[in-house]
Formats: sequence, C-alpha cells, structure tokens
Amino acid sequence: MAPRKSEKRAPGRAPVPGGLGPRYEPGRVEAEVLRQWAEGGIYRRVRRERAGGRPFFFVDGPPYTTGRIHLGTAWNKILKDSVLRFRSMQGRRVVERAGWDMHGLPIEVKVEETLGFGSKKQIEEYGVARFVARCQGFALRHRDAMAGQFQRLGAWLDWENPYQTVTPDYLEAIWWTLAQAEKRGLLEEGLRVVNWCPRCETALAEAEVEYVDLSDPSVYVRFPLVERPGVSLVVWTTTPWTLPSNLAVAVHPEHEYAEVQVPGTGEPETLILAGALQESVLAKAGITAAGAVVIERYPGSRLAGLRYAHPLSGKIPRQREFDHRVHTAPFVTLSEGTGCVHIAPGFGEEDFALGRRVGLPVFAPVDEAGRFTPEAGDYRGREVRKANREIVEDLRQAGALLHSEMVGHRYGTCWRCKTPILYRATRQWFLRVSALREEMMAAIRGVRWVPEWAGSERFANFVGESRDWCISRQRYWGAPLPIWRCGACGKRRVVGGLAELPGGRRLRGLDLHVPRINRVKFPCACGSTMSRVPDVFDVWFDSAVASWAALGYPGRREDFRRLWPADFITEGHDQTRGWFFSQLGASMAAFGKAPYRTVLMHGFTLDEQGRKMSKSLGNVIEPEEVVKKYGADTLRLYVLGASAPWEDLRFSWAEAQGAFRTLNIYWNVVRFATTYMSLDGFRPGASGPKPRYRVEDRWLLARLQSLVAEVTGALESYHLHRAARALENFLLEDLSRWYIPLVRPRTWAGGRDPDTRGAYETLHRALDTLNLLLAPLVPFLAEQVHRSLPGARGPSVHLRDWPRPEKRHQDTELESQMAVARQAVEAAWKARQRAGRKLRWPISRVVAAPGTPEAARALRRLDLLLREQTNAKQSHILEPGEAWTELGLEATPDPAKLGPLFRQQAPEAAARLKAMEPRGLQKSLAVGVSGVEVLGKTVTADMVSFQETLPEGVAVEAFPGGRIYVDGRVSPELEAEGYARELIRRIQEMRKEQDLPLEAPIRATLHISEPHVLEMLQGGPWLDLIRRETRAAALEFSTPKRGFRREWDLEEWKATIGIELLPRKPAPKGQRSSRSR
RNA sequence: GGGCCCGUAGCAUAGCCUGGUGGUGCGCCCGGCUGAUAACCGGGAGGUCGAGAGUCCGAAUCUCUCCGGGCCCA
Repeated sequence: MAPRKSEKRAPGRAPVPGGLGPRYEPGRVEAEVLRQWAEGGIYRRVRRERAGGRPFFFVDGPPYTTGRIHLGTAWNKILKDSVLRFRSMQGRRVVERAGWDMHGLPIEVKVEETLGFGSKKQIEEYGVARFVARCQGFALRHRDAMAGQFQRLGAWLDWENPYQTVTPDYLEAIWWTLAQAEKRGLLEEGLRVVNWCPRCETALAEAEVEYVDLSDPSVYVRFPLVERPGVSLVVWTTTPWTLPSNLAVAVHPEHEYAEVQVPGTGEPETLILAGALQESVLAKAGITAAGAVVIERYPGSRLAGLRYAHPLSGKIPRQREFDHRVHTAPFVTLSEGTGCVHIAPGFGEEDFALGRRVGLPVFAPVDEAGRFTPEAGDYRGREVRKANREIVEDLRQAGALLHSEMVGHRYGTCWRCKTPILYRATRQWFLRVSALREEMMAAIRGVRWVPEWAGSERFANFVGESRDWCISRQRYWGAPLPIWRCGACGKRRVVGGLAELPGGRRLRGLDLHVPRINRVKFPCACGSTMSRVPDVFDVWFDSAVASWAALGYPGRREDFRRLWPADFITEGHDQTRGWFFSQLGASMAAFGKAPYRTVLMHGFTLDEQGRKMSKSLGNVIEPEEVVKKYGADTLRLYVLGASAPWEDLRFSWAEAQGAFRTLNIYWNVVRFATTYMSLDGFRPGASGPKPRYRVEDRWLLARLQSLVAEVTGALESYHLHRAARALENFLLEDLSRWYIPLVRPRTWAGGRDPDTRGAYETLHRALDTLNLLLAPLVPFLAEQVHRSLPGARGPSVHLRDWPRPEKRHQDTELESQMAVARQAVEAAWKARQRAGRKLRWPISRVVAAPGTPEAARALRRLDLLLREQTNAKQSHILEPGEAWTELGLEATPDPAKLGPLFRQQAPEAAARLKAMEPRGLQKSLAVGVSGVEVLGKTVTADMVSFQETLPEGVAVEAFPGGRIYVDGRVSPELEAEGYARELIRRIQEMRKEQDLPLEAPIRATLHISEPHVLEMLQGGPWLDLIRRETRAAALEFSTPKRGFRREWDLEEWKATIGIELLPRKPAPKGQRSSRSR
C-alpha cells in the first residue's frame, strides 16, 4: 500500500507492518481486495480447493438484462453470495453459474422505442433479422453493465461462464423440455381466451399483465325476451365493446331472481335481475323502490333456455344468425352487476368455457391489433376500446340502455407498453399445468421453504389455483418454438434437439433464432412439407429450465445425474408466481419432480415509509450510492441484518450508517490488537514464556464458542439476519465495549510478559474466529483483516474452514457470571456518577451486596475485575442477603398507628422511638418478638418502619444481581492520584493530537495553578507514575515556553502543559512503561 | 373481491410462536470515559404497541372485525 500524505504527516498513526491503516476507508479496502482476488485467481482457487467436497448446487435466478441493478437485485445477490461463501467454508463443493434472462418482450419494446416503432408491421418492414440482432445487442450490453455492478458487491458467481438463455445449448434445453412435455401429452394447441396486447400483437402470460386503475364505462343493458314482449333481462358489463360479440346470458341456478315492473318510457316494462341486486341497480337507473313492483321471485334455474334478442343485431348482420339463450352457471356472483352475466365466448375465459359446455360458436370479430373485423358490421375497423362510446350510444338509440356511468376499476395492462389488454380467443400453445396440479402439490410438500409459510400457504395456494400455461408468443425476440407442422395433413412434430432435426447438423453452432430457424423445413410422412410454427416461447419458459440447462443438460448428463435438483435457490416473493412456479411446472413436465430442495423467499426493498421505490415517487435508492458512500461490505451487513430475509426491507440511510459504524469499530478493534502485537513481535502459538490466561480470557473464549454455534445455526437455517445481529452484538458488546478495555493495560507490559501473551493469544484467537464468521457477510473487510492478523493462514479467508465450537473452551456458567459482574460494574459507574466521582479518580472501595448465591459466586470469582473496573482500591463482597454493617438505619414511627395507643403522648413516644438505637430497636420489633415498652405501653412492629441510610460520601445502585455501594470518600493519597491521572490524561491527549509515535520519549513541562495540587503531586510516587505513563523522560515544573502547549481547565485548578519530542533512542523490547496491575 | 405477509417512540427495529413491569439503535439535551475508536458509557426527554371488540385474574403477544402498507391472484 503506497503511503499517503496523511501518513507522512502522522508517523504515530502510520500502519504498522502488516497492520491496518489508521482509518477504515471501504473504497480503498474493497478496490485493493478486488484487485488481489483477481490477481490471485482466488475465486477459482476456492472452487478448486473444494472440488472434493459434498456438492452444494445453487441456481441463480437469472436477472433480466435490461437496465441497471437496483437495491432489490443487490440484496438478492448479497443473500446468495453470503450463503454460498458460508457453504464453501463448510467444505461444500459449491456448484453455481451466474445466469442471464435475455429474451422477451421487454427488450423488444425497448428496442422498438429506440427505433420509434409502434407496431409489428414496422418491425417486419425494418427486417426481422436486423431487429433480432439489435435485441441481442441490447441484452449483451446490459448483461455486461450489470455483471460489473454485481461483482462490485462482492458476489462470487461464475461471471466468466454464465448461463445465458440465448445460447444454442440453452435453446436446445428449452426444446428438449418441450419435447418431454409433448411425450407426456402435456402440450396442447387450442383456441383459448388469453391476455392479448393489441399494441404488441401477442398473447401475454398472467405474469406479464399489470393491473392498474382505469376508468371505464359501466353499462346496464336490456336484453328483451323473444317470447315475452315488454320483458327484458338486465345485463351489466364494463367492456361495452364485447357486447357486439354477445352470444348468451348466464345466471346462477340457485340464486333468487326477481321480475320487477317499472315505469317504462311509454308503457310499463318488466325487468329481470337478481333479487339481491335489484334495488341498487334500479336506483342507479333513477327508479325508486316505490316505483318498482316486484311481480315474482324465483331461482335462476327457471330462466334457463329463455331466448332473447341481441340489441345491436341491427348494426351487426352476423348477430341475426345466432340463437341467444339464457344458461345457468355456478360462476355467477352477486357481488356486483345484475346477476345476469353477458357471455361473449371469444372474449372471456369463463365465457369461453361456458360456450364450450353448451356448444356455442366462438364469435370473435376482432383482429390482432384490437380492431373490429368486417364481421362486426358497422363497427368494422374501429379500435375496440375507442368504439365503447359509439356502442353505448347505439344501445341508447335502440332503447336498450338502462343506465350508463363511468367507474374506476382494476384492469390488466401490458407490463411493458402499458396498453390495456384484451381477453381474446386465439389459437395458442399450452402446457397443461392444470393436469399436473396434484403432482405439483405433492412435490412442493417435499421442498424446504424458508419461511415455512412461503410454501405451505402462499405457494401452495397459488399452485392450487394454477391454470394452463400459455407458452406461445407471436413475437420475434425469443426462443423459437420447436414445433413443425405439415401444411397438408396438419401432423405436428416437436423437436427435442438439433440432432432430431433433419439437416440439424448443419445448424450446429449457429444462431437458432428467428428468422433463420424459420427456413428449416422438412418433408412430412404424407409427402408434403413441415414448416415451423412461427411463434416464440413465453420468456418465462426460458428461465423455467435453468436448473438443468445451467448444467448443460441434455447435452451433458453427468452433472445433472449427480447434482440435480438444486440444493438452494432464493428469490423475492414476486417470484411465487414467477420463477418458483415456472420452474416447478417445467420440471414436473420433464422429470415429474421439483427442481429445488430449499427455497428461501426474500422480501422487497421499500423506502423508509414502507412505500415501493419508484422513479415517479423519486424515492429510489441506487445500490451504487450506498457503495460509494459506505462500501459494499456496509451495504451487505445492512441488508442482511436489517430485517428477516422474507420481510420487506425499508431502506434507511441512518441504519446503513449504523452498519458502517459497526464495521468501523471492527476495523479499530483489529487495529488496536495488531498494533500492539506487531510492536511486540507477537506470533500466535510461538515459543517463549507460557501465556498466562485470566478469567476474562477464558470468558471471551467461552462467549466465542456460543457465538460460533449461534451463527452457524442461523446461517444453516437461512436466518441470515440472526447471524448478522449475533455478530454485531458480540463485536460491539463483548469485544469492543468490554473485553478490549479489560485487556488494554495488559498490552503495555511487553511481548515477553506471560500476562500480555495471554491477552494476545486470546485476542488473536477471538479475532481470527470472529473474522471467519464475518467472512460470508462482509467478504472484503474480512479478507483485509485476515491478511493483517499475525500468522495469517493462507492467501484468503475464503479458503479457510468454517469454525466449530470447541468443547474445551465452552463455559456457559462463566458467561452468565460475567454478565452479572458487568451489570455490577455498570451499576457502580452509575453510583459513582451520582456520588460525583468520575471514573478517573480512584475510590477507596466498593461493596457488593449480592441478592442470590449465584450472584455472590459470580462476584467473588470476578472480584479483581470488579475492583479494577470500578477503579477502587478495595472491594468487599457480602454474603447473599447480608446487610452491610456500615449502613445506617433510621426508625420512622407511624403517627397514624401511635395516635390511637398514646393519645396526646404520641409525639413524645415517637421522639423516644427515634432516639433509640435503631438496630437494637429493629431486633426487638422483629417477627415473633412481643414488642418494646415505651411510656408503659407496647409498641409493635407495624408501628415503626426502618430505612437504610448511607454513610456520607457513599452511593448505592441496584443491579439485577443485587446492589453495589461505592465509597467515594477521599483521602489525600487518592486525591493526589486523581491529580496525577488528570495530568496523564491531558498529556496523552496532547501526544495523540500531535500523532507522536507510541514509544517516543518526550519532555513535559507543567505549570500548575494551585500550589497545594503541586505539593501533593510531589509528595508520593506520582511524578514517577506520570513519567512512566506518558514516556516523559524529562518532567519539569515551570511555565512551558517551547514545543506544543495547551492550557487545561481541570475544574478547581488549571494546568498549562507543554510537550516536545526528545531525540529517539531505540528502546529495548519489554522496557515499555507499564500501567499493568 | 380473495390469499399470504407486515404495522411497536420522529425514524428503523427486538419482543408475538409458548400471555405476566415494552427493550435496543439513530436523532435531541446534560454529564462522563478514552494513546483502537469519526467510537463508547451514564442520565434525561420521547409510546393510545395501527383502531375496535372478545377470551383471560392479566393481552404488544391469543381470537374476531376494521384501517393502512407490500407481494400475489381475480
């Protein structure tokens, strides 16, 4: 690492060899680590060195190659990477490839936008080959940009050899899968109602439909009965443009319908509609309850078979040919409308199914672009939605319109171009997923879902309602359907690979996209020619085959046989209907088995208010912003720890900053340790004086074992947030706030001191293990720390083995005892504060009154620690329940109780009681003793209460294990030490400000404002203490004139201090001053 | 309209499964510690635990209804 300006200026803060720089600068650390990973080929090496392990097969849900990565995709890859790094360290052979989803309508639409196209016709004119080439170029460009962003996050996937849905081998895997479905009879061509985008002129999958709020006409229409003049069915729809295609009306067989006589335009008319809806519908039409007379009520089944006249037959000649009747259907609901449902078999799924059942034709006079065909009579050539107004007007003219209004409702739009979709009957290819429903339900019960309800509730619910999957699209940039059909006999053939294609060999290695593949034709058995069905696949089918396509199957079979199904996948909860489902459907069709063993469903990233991040709201956080400000490790730690993976994550800058602080503390802890280890030439486990371990060392190692167990368990159960939080807690609470202050004095004794070595060995082991546990979560920083710790094992932390808890260090009793001691110390700190003695000033003693035998044992064991941490010269642990003898006791007689007994003598009695020796009085009034005679009467226990009183200068504080007393009374000696400590502290502060090297000797010149302070300092060992602690080889009392000077206001006195560096003499090892106890 | 999940201080969260005095972090004010620390410690202010009802001696926790948010379905 090249020296920086600040380091030249600051020799004292320069990095020691092998240590960390003075500051945690994530940008530098991460750039350096990325460089070293690349140079050392570390990623490849990790995979290679685990090649003999038990496989862990992971399939990357392929991101779609358009645009940039966002916070959600960053979180997704971070989760994946952390899991994979963890499994690799556990010894698993991680098998993975990054994946890219590169086909589909989204890219086509983007390319159309750049070319300024608005219809398929323009693409045809431009040239399909050119268009497809542009789509491919678009996908490749975005693939590369996104790969760079993912790698910056530290995501270790095989970026050089990703699976891509556009390569010939991948396309063959898609073909093979469809051929399997055909063999199992699961491929079906059929006329069905599908979601249709009139702009893109293609079918859309459910997953491609985005529901938005739209305003549409809501019309109530009379359908006059043929056999009963003056009687009409009332039908409701929000798509008037489908009325020209109406062929029937559906009613519920059991619900009640009513015939209502209302005042008509000329003479009274009779309307038929559901009884439950009658009032509200008629009210809309301006007919009051008073004006409406219910003539008859009967179940809907009575209406079956009735004939009605189509109200627009005058405009649509074809309509006169149909026989319009009422049918019963259980899907009719009374939640809205009229209970009489308009049926157009060409334009609704249920309509279509009903039409099938009762033998209606499909009358669908609308073309691919959403315009009425000549069959629609007067409406020919109109765009359907634009014809709504005209149709409503025509209904009015025909006297069929009962009521019309505009309503807001959720309506499907194309996910890419936002055009409202049509439901339209077309010939499409289907994977008959509905036939697999039971198998699928059984298969997902064998999958481990995290959280459990993601599978048992959410996914099961979705699978249970799954319908056939329309896999064909009438577009260009997609995997071509491998279906060839004979133009003469209609026979079809589904090709499972190039080898099955006559002349397929010549295509090997060539691009198989349209339009080239369309030129492949071959003879049919009937003597005619088979040519390819021109459709392409739904892009969701591409990624559905990823788990085997990524293994090269069916081209290569060995890996598949050994590895499949995937051990682990994880994606966001939107993929319930997406990739979790599409993979399952394709896999059940091809193999009859679920393609994954464990699925972690993760959440979405939202803004701080819980709103979805969107450009229009202006609340989008780019992962790169966070990386730039705090580094990838911070982003990783933040997203992993902020919430459970399956919950939505509200991004908060303040919280991200919190993650950064945690890592900054980690940096500083490591820097502290390595600085002193390096000064003392410490190597872990080296020969030399035997390390002496203290109880806090054994405690830290015990805590470490619990931490290893906790983190391992959390990661194995995919509760990554629990791992992150446990690690943060250990790092902050146990290490930084407790253990480091405890051992700090021991680092000053020199490297040959057994006590120092005990601290170093402990600290080293703790940091080394902690770093292993952190490595999957913050791979960059962990790598840097790995290299900075003395005795680094191997070139990368990611090559190391995951730690296991070590039995010999486990000690849960000590862990809880330390917790008690720490609470006692912290209580003492509070008490000191109340007594007005800052921690720097020594006190004569602390007295602990444990409440339980366990607390007493804990405090006895950790007595030394208690004394040192409270800066007390002595400590005293009482027996459990024992009262401290130096406490005072005060008796308070209760006037309300004394009054009735003593009458006017009560004040006198009270005074006498107060004058008695309180401890003796308390004993005399104890339970089971008769009482005390006062003024000839017997005073009993209930008449007097007792309060503990503290001696002057003593403060008390309770903690969960009891109470602790702090004796803050000062002796001249304690006071003198306090003055010395104040001076030491200021001189150290000044050394630090000047960035003096730790061991450099100085001359210190002091001027003390109060003569008595100076006198006290000179009266003991205090000047030597100051010299030792501040490395002041020369210490003088005069007014400082040279060097660095500062004035200090120490409350009741002032000091002016000057320091200057003395010429450096190399100090022999182990001769450092000591603050050790 | 339906399914699943979420709602706790200004903000972010723990606690909910298995009912018993609501914790923590950020921010604010005061004090303290520190030759690892831009860190930390102590004190203070800040809560209708989304709302309502029910069960219970007792509900943030269990049940129901409603409201708001997210994802999905229609």
